[in-house]
Amino acid sequence: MSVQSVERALDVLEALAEHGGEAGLSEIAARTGLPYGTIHRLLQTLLARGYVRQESDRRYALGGGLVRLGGVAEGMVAVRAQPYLEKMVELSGETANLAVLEGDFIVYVAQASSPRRLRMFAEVGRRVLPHSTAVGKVLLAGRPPEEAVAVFERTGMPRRTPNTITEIEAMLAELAAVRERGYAMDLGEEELGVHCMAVPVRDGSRVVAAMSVSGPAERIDALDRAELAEGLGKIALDFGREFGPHS
Amino acid sequence: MSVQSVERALDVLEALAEHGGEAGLSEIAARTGLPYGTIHRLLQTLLARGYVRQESDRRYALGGGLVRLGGVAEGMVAVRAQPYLEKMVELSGETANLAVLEGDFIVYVAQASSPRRLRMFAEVGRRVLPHSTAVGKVLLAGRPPEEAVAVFERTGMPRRTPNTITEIEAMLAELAAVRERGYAMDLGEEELGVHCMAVPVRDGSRVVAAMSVSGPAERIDALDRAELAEGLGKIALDFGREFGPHS
DNA sequence: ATCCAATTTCCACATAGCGGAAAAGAGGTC
DNA sequence: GACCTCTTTTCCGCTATGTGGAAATTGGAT
Repeated sequence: MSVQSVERALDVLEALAEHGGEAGLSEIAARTGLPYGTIHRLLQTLLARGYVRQESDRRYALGGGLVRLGGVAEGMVAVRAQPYLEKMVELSGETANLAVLEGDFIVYVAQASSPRRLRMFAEVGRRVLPHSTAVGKVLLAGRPPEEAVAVFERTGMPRRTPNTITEIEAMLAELAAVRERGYAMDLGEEELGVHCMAVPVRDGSRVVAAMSVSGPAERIDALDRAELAEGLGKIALDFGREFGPHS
Repeated sequence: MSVQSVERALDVLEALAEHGGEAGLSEIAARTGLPYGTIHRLLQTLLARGYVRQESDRRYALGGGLVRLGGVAEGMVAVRAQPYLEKMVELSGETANLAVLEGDFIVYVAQASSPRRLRMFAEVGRRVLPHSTAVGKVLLAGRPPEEAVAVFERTGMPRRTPNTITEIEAMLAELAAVRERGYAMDLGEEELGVHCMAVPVRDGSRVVAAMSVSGPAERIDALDRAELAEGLGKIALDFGREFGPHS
């Protein structure tokens, strides 16, 4: 039914990714539970094809080949997301975005625009830090806290507006709250006057992307938050099902 | 030495990517030369893990899993590139960038800034169309012409400045010239007054990324073009060797 | 309704991949 | 600088695993 060695190669790549893109053979072994010989053989194969790199200290890291495949795949995903984003626009009247975590940045991958006169400017391709956006909070809430901390330590949490959360402690509490209630808000934390609600896109239980609607503070605040969250959550859930291990 | 089924799974993914991210079983068979049964089994495995998606018309497409891996890998690559970009800055005195092709867009992945007062603004994460940039020309010159044409047909070739090349014919000639001489120029085609030289980063013979230096027209034009191209080419070559099937 | 091309399933066979264990190599320590 | 330890790499006989030709099925056209 399924090819064992391919599955294991994927396990290895995922283990590497979860380790921050770089790990030694034994760290991979610990994570995957596979025998050393097997992992080594798989890594040699991936190495020869440029999907993995070996550092001078013999550790392994994800390689350039994945960047190409990832790029093409991203285009695919953006196209698929369009109808769902449009549903969100219909539901909320505001501009909807799809974003993913790329390294330590949030990247906006696709967008559907609000029909209103005053609306968000197109930001597909824009790359922002996670701490000041709703999509960023959703994406990091979906990862183990220590990983989120690592991201914030690397990026810092620069103050973008008076509302920006700049303390790690406060942010961890915020992420816990997001996990709890299933959506995140950005109340002018990236840009004053711009509010935003984001919900997770899941592949199975893992959070792989985030979708959001954003617009002028007054309009967003006027919406029933719980109702909107439920509506958006449902759309994101459907979109998520298009991916993952689908029936 | 190398795991056959993993290699073949990679062949399948690459075939899919080269087909624009979407293809039927038989198209993949034609490209890879593998028997139908084998391809189907590999695809099922990738499908179950979310690295490939199946459309309603039973065609296969690259899936969301690759976006995540690609994102992490991109971070890795950016870090690795830094010293090489700095060498380029040292050589030219101008800001250096690393860019890759992502779908139909050029994405700037990493940058080292010129020490000069007048210099290019940071553009990591920026996404631009290929036809009006030196990096874009280098990346598309590295692909078969029909693929380049497909990209231009999808994106159009909007005029950014009076210097922008907007005709397919002219662009194909330009790409041929780039292939010939090994570097590309942008003479104010994206932004008036900004000139730029780009060279390919190769993994083996395949062009996987592009590196460039850019700055004010007068300063760039004052440099010895052949000499600069040789210097940049050498640095990009070294960087390329850090990837690919390395010794 | 019928055909044709494409995809999916099946199964006996052979071999490609497995994994335990031994060898080689890198660092660290005294 | 030699010794020890931890990690990575290589080796090899066994068999579970993946192979691929060919038959069955699907579904889109005519």
